Amino acid sequence: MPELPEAERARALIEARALDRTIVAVDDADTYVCRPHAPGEIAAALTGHKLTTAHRRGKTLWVETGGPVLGLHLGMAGRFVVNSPPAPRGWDRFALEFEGGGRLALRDKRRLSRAVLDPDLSRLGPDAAEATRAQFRERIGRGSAPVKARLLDQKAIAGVGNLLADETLWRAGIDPRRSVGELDLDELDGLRRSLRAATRDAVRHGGVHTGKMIRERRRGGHCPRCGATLERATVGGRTTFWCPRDQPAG
DNA sequence: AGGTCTGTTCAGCT
DNA sequence: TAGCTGAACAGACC
Repeated sequence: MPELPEAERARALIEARALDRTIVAVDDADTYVCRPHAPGEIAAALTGHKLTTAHRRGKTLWVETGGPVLGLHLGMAGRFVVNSPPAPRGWDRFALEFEGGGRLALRDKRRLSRAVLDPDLSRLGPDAAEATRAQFRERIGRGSAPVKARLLDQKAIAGVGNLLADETLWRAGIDPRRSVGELDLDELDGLRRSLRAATRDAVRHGGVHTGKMIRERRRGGHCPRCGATLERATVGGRTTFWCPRDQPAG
C-alpha cells in the first residue's frame, strides 16, 4: 500500500528515469484520475516541456517542468512504471511519452491515484519524517483524538498510512486508542523517534510491508517482541492491530 | 455468484 | 472546530 516510503521510492524512480526528456504525448483521458481536468488539458499544458525536478511531501508527489507543475498521488494501489508495455484493461491511468521513446505510466488496478496540474499542498502537514520535535509535539499532541487517528491525519503530519501507523505505535509501545491529550512529552518524542525509524527502515527495505510488526499483522498474529497474540479493532475508522502487552492501555 | 474487506481522501454530518 | 461516518474506486478473497 503506498504510504510515505512507497511515495519516496516513486519520487526517486521519476528522478532517475524521467527527468530532462521532452514530453511529446500525454494520456490524460481518465477523467476520474485527472479530475477536475477535462481530457487534453494536462496534455496541452505539458506537451513540449521537460520534467526538471521531482518532489515529495508525505504521500504527495509533484514534478516541476519550468512551466506548469504536475501533481501525482499513488492513491491506494498506484505505482509508476517506466518503459513498460501498456497495461491491459486500462490500468495505466495516466502516462507521459517522451521524445525518442520512453514512457512513464501511473499504473493502478483500482482508480484512486491522481494526476493534477498545480496541486494544492496547503492543507498538507509537514512531512512525517522531517517534522521537528517542536512541530510534532504541537501538531500531534493537542486535542482528544485517538493517537492513531491523529497520525493518519495528513494535515497534522503527512505521509503516515494505516500500516505505518500500526508499525510506529508498536515500536513506540503506545496503545493506538489512547487520546493524544494524555500523552506526555516523553511519549510524544518517543513516538516521533519510532516514526522516523520505521519510515527509514521501510524506505530502505522496500516498503511498509517489510515492517517488523507488519509481517505479523493479521488475525491470530503474534507480537514479534513478546509473542502475545495481537489485538484487533477499528481505530480512527481503520483496521488496527496492536500488542496488548507491549502497548498497554493508558 | 455474492458478500466482505482492503486503504486514501474528501464531503458532509454532529 | 474537532472528530467521526460514509462514499468513491475496483480488485482480492472467501
